[in-house]
Amino acid sequence: MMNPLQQLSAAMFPDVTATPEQLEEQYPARSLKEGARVTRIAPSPTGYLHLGVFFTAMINRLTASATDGLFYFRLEDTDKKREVEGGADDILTGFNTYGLTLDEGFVAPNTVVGDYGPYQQSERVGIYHVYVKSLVEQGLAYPCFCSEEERAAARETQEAQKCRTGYYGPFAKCRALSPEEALSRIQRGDPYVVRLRSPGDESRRIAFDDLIKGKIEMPENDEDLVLLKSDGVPTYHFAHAVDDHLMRTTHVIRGDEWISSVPKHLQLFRVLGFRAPKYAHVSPIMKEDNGGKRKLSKRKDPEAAMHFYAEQGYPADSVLEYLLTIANSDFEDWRRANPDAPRSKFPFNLKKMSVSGALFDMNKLNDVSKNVIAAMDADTVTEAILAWAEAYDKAFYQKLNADRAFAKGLFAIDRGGPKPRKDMAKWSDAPAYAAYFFDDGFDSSWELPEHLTAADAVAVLKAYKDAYDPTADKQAWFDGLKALCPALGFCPEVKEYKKNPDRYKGHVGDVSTIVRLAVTGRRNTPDLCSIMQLLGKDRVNARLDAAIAKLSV
RNA sequence: GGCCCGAUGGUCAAGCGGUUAAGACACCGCCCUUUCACGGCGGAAACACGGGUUCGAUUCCCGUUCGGGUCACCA
Repeated sequence: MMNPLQQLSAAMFPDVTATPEQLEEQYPARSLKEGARVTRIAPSPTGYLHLGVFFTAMINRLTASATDGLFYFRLEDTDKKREVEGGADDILTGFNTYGLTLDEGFVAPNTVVGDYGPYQQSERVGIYHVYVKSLVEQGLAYPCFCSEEERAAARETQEAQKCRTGYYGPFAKCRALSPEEALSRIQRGDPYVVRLRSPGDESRRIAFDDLIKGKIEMPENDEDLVLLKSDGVPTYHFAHAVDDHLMRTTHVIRGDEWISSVPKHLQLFRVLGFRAPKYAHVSPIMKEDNGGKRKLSKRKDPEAAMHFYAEQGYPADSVLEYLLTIANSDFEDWRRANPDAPRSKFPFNLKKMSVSGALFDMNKLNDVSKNVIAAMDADTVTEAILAWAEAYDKAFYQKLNADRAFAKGLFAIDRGGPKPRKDMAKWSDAPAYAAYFFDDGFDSSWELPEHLTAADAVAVLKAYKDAYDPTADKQAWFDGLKALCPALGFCPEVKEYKKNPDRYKGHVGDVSTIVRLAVTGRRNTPDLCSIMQLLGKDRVNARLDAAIAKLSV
C-alpha cells in the first residue's frame, strides 16, 4: 500500500521507473589517478562564443590538464526561449579553432564522446525526474501551484513589509498543502512547478572555501527554489547538482555571478545525498565605460565575441597568451624565461588568479600579439595572412595569391634574426603594411621633408638612378649611396654632418629618405635595399622616374 | 534596499607587520641607427578615506566611500 507521498510522486512522475541507486551504478566514480580534477564547461547556446565563456573554459582546461584530469563539455539547453540556432556549434568550433581541446561530452559540432552522457540537458529530463520523484516521496520537494500573479502579489506585500522577497518559510504557500490536496489538484490538471522544501534557516550561516576567492560566508538558503519548471525541465540549480554529481565533476569553475547561489547549490547537494564539488569562481573580464568598469557586454562590445579576434586577424596564440596573462599574472615572467616552451608547461594555478575583474587591455593584447607574430617565420606568417585575407579581405587575398612567392618575400623582410620587427599586431595590419609593394597601393602623394628642396631631391634621384645596381647586396647598396653624397653636397657620415651641419645640404640619411620616398611613398619602412630587390628593377626605375617627374613640375 | 566580494601608478599586477613599494603594457626623454622597427638606458606615475591594534602599518581589525556581483518557472 502506498502512502500519500508515494501516491503523489507516482502521479507526478508516472514514467519514472528507475531509482537514484540505479543511476549511481550506471555512472560510477571515475577511475582517475589520485588528485586528478574533473572539470567542465557548461554553456547555454544563447549566441556566439563569448570571451568570458572562452576564458572560463580555458581555466577549466588548464586545471584539468595540470592534474592529469579531464575536461568535458555539457550543453545547458534547458531554456528554449533563449536558445539560438547553431549556438552550440559556434561555441564548439570556437574552442576547436583556438586549440582548446575537450576530453569528453561534445568535443566538436555533432560529435559526442564519453560514458557519462547524455551531455545535453534537454536529453536528461528523465534523469532529473528520477531524483525529483525521490525527493517528493521523501517530502523534500513538493508541487507548487502558485501563479505568476500570486507570486507577484506576494512579492509586493513582502516589499511593503520590508522583508526579503522570495518563496520561503511562511510565504511558501504551497508548502502547506497536504499530499492529498496536491494530488487532487494534479489530477485535476492544474499546472505546477516542483519546489524544494528548503531545510535551511536564514539565521544560520554557511561557509565554504572558494579556490579563487578564499573563504566565503553567507546565510543559509531558505528559499524553496524551483527544481522543475512547469514544463518538467529543470532549472540551472537543480541540473547543476544532478549533472555534476552524475558526471563526477570534482571542480566547478564558473563565472562569479554564481557565487551568490552557492548556498542553494550546497543545500541541493546535501538534500540529494551527493558530495559537493569544490568551487572556483572566476572574475569577469571587464571593460572601461566612461570612468567606470563593467562586464564585457555582448551587445555593446565587439571584443566580447571571439569572432572579433578572428576578424581582426589575431593569431590564436596571441589571444591565448594574453588571456593567460590575465589568468595568472606571472605567466609573462615565465614566458620571458621560457620563450619557446609550450603553454602546457606553464604551472597554472587557480590560487594565482585575481580576485577582482580585470579590465580588458587592447594595448596589452597588441603587445603580446606583436611578440607572437615576431617569432613566426615568413612561411607561417604568409600562410596565416593568406588564410585571414581569404576570409576577410578578398581584394588583398587576390593580390597576394597572384604571386605567392612575392607575398612571402615581402613578409620575409627583416623577419627572423635577433632583432625582429614588430610592426604587426594582427593580420588586418597587413594590407596597410604591404600597400606600397603593389602599384595600386602605392601612394604618390608624399611630400619631401621641409629642409630638402625639390631641386636637390631631383638631383639625388637622377644620380641614384644612374648608379642604381639592382644586384647590390645590403652593404654594397648602402656604400653606393654614400659614394653619391659628396658630389650632391650631402655628407656621407651622419656624425661628421652633425659637427658641421652648415657645410652640407644634408646627410646620407636624407639621401636615403629621398630614395625611400620615391620608391615606397613612405618616410618609414623596413630595409630599403630588400624592398627594392623584391620590387625589381623595372618597378623601381618606374617609380624613380615618376618621382623625378613629380618633383620637376 | 538585503546578501556577498573587492579596492596598490592610466591598465594588468608583485607584496603577506619594518622594502629606496618589484615587473609588464601604454606614455615621455636619451642612446644605438641611412628611416622606421628592434634593442639599451632613464623619467613621470600608486598603497581610496577615517579610526583603532602595534615600537612600527600598504599589509591585521572596525567603520566610511567607491566599484562589482546577486536577489526569476534565465543560465
